Parts: sequence; C-alpha cells; structure tokens
Amino acid sequence: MGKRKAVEPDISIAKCRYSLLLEIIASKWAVLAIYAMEGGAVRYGEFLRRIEGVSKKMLTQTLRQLERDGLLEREIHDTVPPGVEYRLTPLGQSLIVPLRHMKTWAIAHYPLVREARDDYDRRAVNATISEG
Amino acid sequence: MGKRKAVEPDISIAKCRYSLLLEIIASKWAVLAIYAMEGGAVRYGEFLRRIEGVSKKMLTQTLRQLERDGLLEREIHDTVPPGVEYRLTPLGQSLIVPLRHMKTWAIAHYPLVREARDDYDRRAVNATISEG
DNA sequence: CTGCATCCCTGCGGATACTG
DNA sequence: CAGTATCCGCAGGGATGCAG
Repeated sequence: MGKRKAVEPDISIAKCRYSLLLEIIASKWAVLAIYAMEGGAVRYGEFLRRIEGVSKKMLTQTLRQLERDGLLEREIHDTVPPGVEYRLTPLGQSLIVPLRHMKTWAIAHYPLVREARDDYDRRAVNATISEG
Repeated sequence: MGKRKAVEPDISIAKCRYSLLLEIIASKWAVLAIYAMEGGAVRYGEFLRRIEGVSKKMLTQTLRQLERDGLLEREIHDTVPPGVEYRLTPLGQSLIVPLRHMKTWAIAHYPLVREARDDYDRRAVNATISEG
C-alpha cells in the first residue's frame, strides 16, 4: 500500500494550525505589546508611550485582538481618572517562550542578514547602473 | 551609578533588532515558503502548486525578499525549458529552529485560543443583543 | 485617562496579459 | 517554465475629534 510518493497535489501548508499563530504575531504591534507586558501589568497610556509609533487606534485594536485570543486580561479600576491595566494570562506568558527563541535568533543573526541585504542592494544598484 | 530605575522615557521596543525579524516573518507567504523548502530545493512552479492561494506576484516578491535577506539561494539551470531552484541557505535553515518552536506552541495551544475566541465572540454577541 | 467613531489616503495584493 | 508589467479594488492603518 502506501507509497504513492508521487504527485502530492497540494501539500497546502496554508490552512494548518500555523496560520492561527500568524494571525497573532503577523502584527508587529501585537508582538511589541506582549513584550511590553512581560514585566507585569501595563496601562493604556503606558503602551502609548513605550511603543514608539503606535497610534491609539492600532493599540486598542491590537489589545482587543490579544484579549479575544485569551492572551491578556483587562483589569478595570473604577477610580475617578479611570485606570485600566493589561496583563498577560498564563496562555499569553507561554507564548513568550517561543517568542524568546525568535528574539534570540534575531539578535544572533542580525549582522548576517544586514550584510546579506547590503550586498544584495549593492549588486542591484550596480546592475542598474551598468544597464545605462 | 546606575539605579535610576524611575522614568524610562521610552523603552521603545520598536526599532530593536526584533523588528528585523518581524520584517521577515510578518508575511505569511515567507513562512510558508520557508517551510516548503525545508525538505530540499523547490522550483518556482512547485511553490505555486504547493502553497495554496499564493499568486505569482506575491510568490516572486516573497522569494526576492528572502533572497535579499540571505535566507535562500537561487540556482538557475540554463536548460531549454528554464529551470530555477530555490534552496535554503544555512542561515535560512537556522531560522527553522525557532520557527519550529512557534509551530509547536501553535499546535499545543490552538484549542485554548479557539476557545477563548469563541467565548469572547459569544459574549460580544450577547452584549449587543441586550443593548437592544 | 481610556477609548470609540469618522475621514481619508496609501499601498498590499489579486487578476490578467505579455516576454525571454 | 519563470518571471515582469499594468491595472485596480479594497482594507489597513494614520489623524483627528468626541465621549464616558
């Protein structure tokens, strides 16, 4: 039986469980937000200040998304200036582990990627020039 | 020295080395392409067939990006029907390791995330209804 | 302070057709 | 077979203003 090693019509990695993960981390804001919470609860305005370049719209959107996926908890303090704290759930914290592997890779291989990029771009420029 | 534990004007995780990694893997096509090459060299048309839903435009774009970052090599066979093979460089292969951690996490926690999502959505619907 | 609503514009990315 | 070029729709996401 089996074998049939040929064809493999479409291995279609597309709709596997991995796509779920992509939905989560494909947004850079999501990853940055998770990292911001690594040290403990974070307030809304704190995110805004710590994550450079994020807009209120994107921050709220990202936070909601993470909450929806059960990665963080929203804690509302009914004080007079309203205060809301966001903290990672255990599920969210568990995601930090593989994330850290990625970060480690990034730090270790950053120079190589940069170099490869520069080489590539340099070659591209030369090619363009020599075409005249 | 040191201490100064206060303020921390902007920890600004934004432009750290991690953003480089995000540039690479934030595209789902890039991750899928890398996985496709895990077993060895892959031809252009093979990508097209194996990665469901990818267009020629996006495929070429993704492949170029990965080549630029030194993650894959393009090998051109000057045969009569032109054949081009793409294979991971050692750098590209090294990325598979942390990627695998992510995949493992995804598979392990998929049910939890799904559940959290469903709960969240259910609550959202109820809230909408009770508002009338 | 925390957020939602609106406007608007850029560019991602799909479809199609053409070339080497 | 392996791309490149062009058109174009649509939504991601920034800026701003308002509300609780």
